[in-house]
Amino acid sequence: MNTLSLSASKHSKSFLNLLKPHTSKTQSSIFLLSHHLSTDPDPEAEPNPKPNQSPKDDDLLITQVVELLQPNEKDWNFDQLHHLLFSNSAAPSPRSLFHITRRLGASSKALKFFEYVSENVASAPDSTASLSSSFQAILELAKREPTSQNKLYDLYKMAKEQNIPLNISAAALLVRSLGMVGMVDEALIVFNDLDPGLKNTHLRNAAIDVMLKSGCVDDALKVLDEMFDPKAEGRVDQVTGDIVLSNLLKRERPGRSFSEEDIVGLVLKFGEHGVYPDSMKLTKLITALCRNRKTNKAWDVLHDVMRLGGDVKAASCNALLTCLTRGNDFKRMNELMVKMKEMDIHPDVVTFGIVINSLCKSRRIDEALELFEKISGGREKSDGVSTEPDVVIYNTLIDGLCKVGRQEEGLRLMEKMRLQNGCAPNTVTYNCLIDGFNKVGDIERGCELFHQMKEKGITPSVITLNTMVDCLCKHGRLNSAIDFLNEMQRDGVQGNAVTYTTLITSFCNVNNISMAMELFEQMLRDGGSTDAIVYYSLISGLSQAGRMDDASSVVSKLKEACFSLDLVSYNVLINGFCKKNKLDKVYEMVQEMESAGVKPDSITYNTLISYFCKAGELTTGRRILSKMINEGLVPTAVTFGALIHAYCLNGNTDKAMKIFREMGSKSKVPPNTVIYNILIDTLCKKNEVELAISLIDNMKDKGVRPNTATFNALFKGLKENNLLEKAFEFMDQMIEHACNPDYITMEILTEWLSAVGETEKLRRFVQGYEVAASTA
DNA sequence: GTAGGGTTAG
Repeated sequence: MNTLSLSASKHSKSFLNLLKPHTSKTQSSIFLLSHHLSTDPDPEAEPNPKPNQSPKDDDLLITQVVELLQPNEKDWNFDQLHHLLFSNSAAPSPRSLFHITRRLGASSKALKFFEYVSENVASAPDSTASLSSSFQAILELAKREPTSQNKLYDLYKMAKEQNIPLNISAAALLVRSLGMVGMVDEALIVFNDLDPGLKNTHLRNAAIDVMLKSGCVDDALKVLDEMFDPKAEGRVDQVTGDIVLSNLLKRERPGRSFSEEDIVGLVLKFGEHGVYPDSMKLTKLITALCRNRKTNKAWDVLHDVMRLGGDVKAASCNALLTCLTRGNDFKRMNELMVKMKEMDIHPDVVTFGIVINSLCKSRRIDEALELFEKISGGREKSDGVSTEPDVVIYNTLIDGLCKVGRQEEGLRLMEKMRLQNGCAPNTVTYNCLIDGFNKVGDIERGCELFHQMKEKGITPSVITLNTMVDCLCKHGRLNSAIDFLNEMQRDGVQGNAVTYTTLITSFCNVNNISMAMELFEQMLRDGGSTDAIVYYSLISGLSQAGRMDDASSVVSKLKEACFSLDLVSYNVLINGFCKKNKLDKVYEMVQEMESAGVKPDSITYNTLISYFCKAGELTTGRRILSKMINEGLVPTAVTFGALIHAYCLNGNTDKAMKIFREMGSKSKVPPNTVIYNILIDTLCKKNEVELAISLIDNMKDKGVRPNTATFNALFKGLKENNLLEKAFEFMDQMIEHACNPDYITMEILTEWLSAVGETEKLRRFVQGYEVAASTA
C-alpha cells in the first residue's frame, strides 16, 4: 500500500496555477445536468460506498459538503467542512469524495478541495482509495475543460509525486484522453507505470487503441499477446477485437505495415477465444484480401469464422462472391452459395445481383434471366430465395442483353421495370441501352433514347456523354462529337479524362494531331480530372505520327502530374524512336525502364530486334535475342519474322528458310501468314517461284490462311515468269479464300492480263470477287 | 449496374 506524502501543498500550488479558474454558477449547473444525463457504461466509474455507510448517508453528506463549498475557495468554512468530513473516525467513503469533488464543477476548485482532504485524511485508515476517487473526479473535470491536454498529464505527475495511486477509471481516462490529443508517449507512460495487476481488459483495450492509432503496432501486439494468456488479469473481449480489427483495417494507418494475412491470423486467434469480427469488419477484411488478389485467404477466413462459430452475414459472403466473380470461379461460387444455405445465411438482393452480373459478364445471359425469373417470380418463396429485384439487377440484365446484341429485349426489360414499384429506370439504365444501340451502329435509336431520357427528367451523366461521344467518333463524326461535348458542358455535364481520351485517340487516328494536342491542352487548362490513360493515348498517337519531340514533352507533363509510364507506353516510345533512328533516345528509354522497375516484355525485345535487323545489324539483333531468351522470354513469331526478314534482305535466303523450318520443329512457334508472305515475296523476287508455290501448299497443309499480300507477292513472281495458268489458278483460290484484291492486285493483274489479251478473265475475277463479297 | 487507351515482323 502506498503511504501518502501529505506535504503536498507546495507541489500542488504550482499545479493550481496551471488550472485556469473559470468556475461559474452556470457552468456548474450545466455540468451537473450533463452529469445526470450521462450514462457511463463503465461499471467502475462510480466508486462503491463503504460497507459501513449506506448510500443514503453518503448522499446526505455529499449534498451538505457541496452546499458548503458553493462559495469561492477563499470563503470556504473549513471548520464546518472538517466537522462534516472528519468528525467520524473513518475517512469519507471513496464514493462520497468522488461525487463531492466532481460536483465542484471546476478542476481548480476540485483540486483545492482535494488538497484540503489529503492534508486532513492522513490518519484515517483506507484513505488511499478515497483520495484516488477524488483524484479521478478532478481528472474528469479537467478533461472537460478547454486546454485540458497538459493539465491532465500535470495532474498525473502530481499524483505520482504524492504517491496517490490511480484507480482503474482514472487510469483509463488518462490513457484515453492523452491518446486522443496525441500525447501518446504520456499515455503510454501512464499505462506502463500501472501495477500489472490493475490492468484490466477495459484499460488494456484503451491502451491498445491509443497504440494502434499512433502507429505503435508492436507495442499493441505485445499487450494483446498478454491478453490472450488464459491466466491473464485482463483477457480479450469483444471490444478488444473491435479495436484491433478496426484499427488494423484502416486504409491510412500510421506505423509499420501489417499484412492482411497477419490480420487473418489475429482473427483466428480471437476466434479461439470466442471473439468474432462483426459482419462489417469481416466484410472489410475480405474485401481487402480480394483487392490484393488473395482470394484463397479470403475464402479461408470466411469459412474459418463460420467454423469457429462467428455470426456470418450475407454481406461478408457477398464480398467473397464478388471476388470469385472476377476469376470466373463458378465452382467456388456455387460451393459458397451451398454453404450459405447450409449455414442458414439468406442471400440478399446484392447476392443475386452479384450472381446475375457474373453470368452476364460471361455472356451467359439466358441463365441470368432464368435466375432473375426464379427470384422475382416467387416460385421458390419457401426456399428463401425470393427477393424483389432492384434497379441494379434490372440494369445489369439490360446491359448484359445489350452486350450480346439483344438491345430490343433490353428495351422491353426497361418497360417491365417501369411496372415495378421503386424500380424506375435511371441514368444507368439509359446509358446501357444508348451504348447498346450505338455499338451496333444504330445511332438513331441511341439519340432517340438520349432525348427520351431528358424528356423523362432523367439527367444524363458524364457516362452518357462519353457513350455518345464514343459513338460519334467511331462513326467518323468527330466534329459532331466536339459539338456534343460543348452542348453538354453548357448543360452542366463536364467532360472528364475518359471524354478526352476518346476524342484524342480519334483525332490521332485521322492524323489530326494538332486537334488532339489542343484537346489535351484544353483538358489541362480546365483543371478537370486527368489520369494516366489520357496521357498514354496522346503519347501513342504522337509516336505513331513520328512526332517524338511532342511525345517527349507529353511524357514530361505526365511525370509532372505524378503519373508514370507503363510497359506499353515505353514500348510505344521505343518504337517511335526506332522509327526515327534516334538510337540514343532508344537506349535512354530502355535504361529508364530498368530504373523504373518496368520489365521489358517480348514486344520490347521484338521492337529492338526488328530495328537492328532492319538496320542490317544482324549480329546486334541476335545478341538481343540471346538476352531476351536469358531473361526467360520466349521468342514469338514476330521475333523470328524479324530475323527471317533480315536474312531475306541480306540475300541469305537459305538461312531465312532454315529459321523458318526450325520454327515449326524446334521452337514450336508455327510460322504465320506474315512470315510466309516475307518468304514468298523474297523467293518470287529471286525467281524461285516453284519454291514460293510450294510454300503456299505448305500454308494450306498447316492451316495458315493466305491474305491479299500473299497473293500479291505470288502474282508478281508469276508475272515475271509469265506463268499465266498458275495465275488463273490462284485467282480462283483468292476468291475461295475471300481475299479482297487491293489496288496492288489490280495493278499487277490489269497490266499483265491486258497485255496478254486475257481481259475477260480479269472481268470474271472482279465479278467473282464481288459475288464473294456480297455473300460474305 | 454504365463510358475511354497504347505496342512488335511484311
